[in-house]
Amino acid sequence: MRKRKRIKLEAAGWTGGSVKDFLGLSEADAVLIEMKLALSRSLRERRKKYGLSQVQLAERLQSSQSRIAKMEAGDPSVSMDLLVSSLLLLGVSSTDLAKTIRGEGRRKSGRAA
Amino acid sequence: MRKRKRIKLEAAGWTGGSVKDFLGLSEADAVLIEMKLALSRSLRERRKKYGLSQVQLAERLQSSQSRIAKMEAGDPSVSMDLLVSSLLLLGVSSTDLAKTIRGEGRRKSGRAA
DNA sequence: TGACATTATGTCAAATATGACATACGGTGC
DNA sequence: GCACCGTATGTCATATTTGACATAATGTCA
Repeated sequence: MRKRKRIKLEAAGWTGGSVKDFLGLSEADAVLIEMKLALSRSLRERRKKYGLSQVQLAERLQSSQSRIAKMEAGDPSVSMDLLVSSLLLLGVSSTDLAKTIRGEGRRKSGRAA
Repeated sequence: MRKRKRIKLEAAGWTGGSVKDFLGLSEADAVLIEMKLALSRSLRERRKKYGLSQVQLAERLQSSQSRIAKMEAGDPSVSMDLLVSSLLLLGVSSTDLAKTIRGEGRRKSGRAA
């Protein structure tokens, strides 16, 4: 995207703080990155919920273990399209996807999607 | 994506019917496409709301008029990343994005985001 | 009708994403 | 220790996406 801020996002486990406002990230970039990270977490949760290994999930999605790992790690080389379609193939509803993307407001119990 | 169904989506103006179930689309592919179309519509609405031409919007997003046109037309060559980041740059909140993506349930008044 | 603005469509080089592969890292059981 | 499983990381050829450009189509206003 635009300037393509290729930040090494081992940001995987952000507590509650936002990614923006300590790097020269525009608000839009920051929000997009946070959305992707939320999707990443969601993917890992789903996979574990189903008791699948990355290899097994890769087969199911016709992808590769390394790509699954990168998806879950929030690697900048993974597109939102890939994250979303993977989650959809895992049976996540668009409603739950929306909750994940919405970010911020964690509802009742547990993380969405 | 996967098989990459490169359907010419002049689907731009879908009434209420879903894109799936008349082509050999998997449920996941169908949902993804519908999400993208919803984002497309949202982009056009936002642009018009601000009284911008495609050229003006292109400048604002550092893109080109043709790409804006393709985005709004639901052209298969545009990624979800591009749609989402464009909307974010237009000031759409992730909450509204979520509403757009959620699809189906049109809330109170007017289309979301 | 003729300008003129706006939007659509096609193409292309450069940028980016993807799956596959190798290989390294971390844990567990023996 | 070794062997095994799961995950991480790096690289690469191929595929897709992107901005830019040309050009066509559509509107609008005299």
